[in-house]
Amino acid sequence: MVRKNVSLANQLVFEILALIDSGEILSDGQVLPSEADLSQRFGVSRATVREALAKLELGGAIIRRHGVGTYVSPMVTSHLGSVRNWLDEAPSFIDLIESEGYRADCTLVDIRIIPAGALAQPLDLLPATPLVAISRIFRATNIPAIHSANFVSFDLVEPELRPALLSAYTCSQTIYEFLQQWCKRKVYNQKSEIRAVAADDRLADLLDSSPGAPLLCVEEVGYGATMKPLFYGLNHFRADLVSFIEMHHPTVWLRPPPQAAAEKATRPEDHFLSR
Amino acid sequence: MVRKNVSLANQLVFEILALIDSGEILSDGQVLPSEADLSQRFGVSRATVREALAKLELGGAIIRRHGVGTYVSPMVTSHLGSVRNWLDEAPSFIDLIESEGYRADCTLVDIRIIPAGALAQPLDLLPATPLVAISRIFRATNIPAIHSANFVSFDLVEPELRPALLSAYTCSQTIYEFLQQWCKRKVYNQKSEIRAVAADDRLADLLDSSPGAPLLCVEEVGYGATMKPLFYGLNHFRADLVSFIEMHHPTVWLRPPPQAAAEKATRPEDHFLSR
DNA sequence: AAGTGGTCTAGACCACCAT
DNA sequence: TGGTGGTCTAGACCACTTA
Repeated sequence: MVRKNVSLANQLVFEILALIDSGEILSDGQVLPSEADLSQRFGVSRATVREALAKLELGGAIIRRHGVGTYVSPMVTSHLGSVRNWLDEAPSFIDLIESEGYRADCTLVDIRIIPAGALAQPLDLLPATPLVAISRIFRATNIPAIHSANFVSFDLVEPELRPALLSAYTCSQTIYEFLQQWCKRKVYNQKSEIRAVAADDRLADLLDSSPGAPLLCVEEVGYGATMKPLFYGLNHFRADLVSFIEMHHPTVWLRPPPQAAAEKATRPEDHFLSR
Repeated sequence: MVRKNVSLANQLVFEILALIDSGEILSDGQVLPSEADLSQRFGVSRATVREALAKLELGGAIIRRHGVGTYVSPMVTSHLGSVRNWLDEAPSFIDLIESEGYRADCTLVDIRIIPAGALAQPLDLLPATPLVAISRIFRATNIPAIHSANFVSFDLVEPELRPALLSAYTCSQTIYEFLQQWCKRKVYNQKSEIRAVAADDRLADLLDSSPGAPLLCVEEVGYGATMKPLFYGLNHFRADLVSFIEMHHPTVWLRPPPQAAAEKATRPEDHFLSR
């Protein structure tokens, strides 16, 4: 096997995926060749084969049974695009939409500088810290499917790039690409919390939906090299268009017992947060 | 290290978790000892240490940085219970609720035999096949938090156990334990789809909520040794109490373009499905 | 009994990051 | 330059399933 800056195991992952895709490997039943067989066939050690198979199993593409063999997952053949996206490190919404056969596009709703306000806490900043706030809509074949609001401390933007930010921003890049280009930072770790919420008037309008309609809400915080928060994201997905798939169990997280609702007030970030 | 039927790597996982919990290991900064250090300290090879660290990283407990070191995840110390649950193979709703400090209990709403109907498709059965249908409510300190409906082909139940099923069923066991006890089957693989839905009248009543209130809905299909479906589960979580956490990105799944809604009809499974 | 995946080792070298 | 995690190997033995 040839080495080209990507690990042998990862090359194997996509080669096996291609074999599944083409159907070549499945002639005898639905079973993949044994690990010993694969290691010989590709000229790598069995440990490397096992690492590749572990990734494919995590992605839901295959199933391994001790003492029996390795199977192709029954639901994977029709959704190889999703598996490939899972194996990607940071797929974009555009990729996700297109991998399901839709035509994808993104429009910028708003970008501006606002004070951190209530976002100071998750971002570990002071409330007066200026944030870059970006609001975008992603459409699947003209149907608005996702609203994405992202917040990054303006102080993180490279000083010489700051003047150009609001005018030169291009909305098709992911938040990871944004942080790379404008802040020279990399996201090392991310926490995503998935909730169900009811659409408010603003979100209903943006997503061409009805107020009160159920939405999937994903709240993200990305952490950088020193484990300090780099960005805060609040994404809403139209429930009739989007769902999430897990091949294993997700972590269920119970909130603390209900408390008195926080007092309502008009804050700059509400324009983006829409809760 | 002593071997007691659980792998060295898994023992290491929980020993490291205990070290994090006790704070012993974090004296110098927030960094875990190096892999070489850990392998020497516990008397195992570095490969085994790496396997344990990989699991901890997947569970969101630690963060590894190439060339730098291994850190304890910033959000993990306050939620070690959730991490331990994630590392479990099949945690029960009871465990999940209790790990967050609530008092958990389960009540049986209904158990009966119904024809498969619309569930014939996901379960790969004929519509007339009899199913065991189980409807349960899980409460967190008396607040109804989860409604769980599970469906298993009655033919899977061991013939000699069938007469006793409806009367001897105990509702506190997980669907995995149910399949083990009554069907002698093991779930090898599971697909979970996460959606947002609005509560209908029935679910609102069961969950002490309002019709139209957003709910997290998790639809599961568990597969057995031969990759045939063993059970179908439809779980609804009150959105104000439950959310899911991912330490990496979930797989986003777009539905096919909207189609005409299926015609409404009164079917036996609707009593359980409530959609 | 044969074949599969699961666990574990000891050692090597590479890539990355801080100093 | 030294230490860290990332990759990879060759080989051993164990545990499980099926025939």
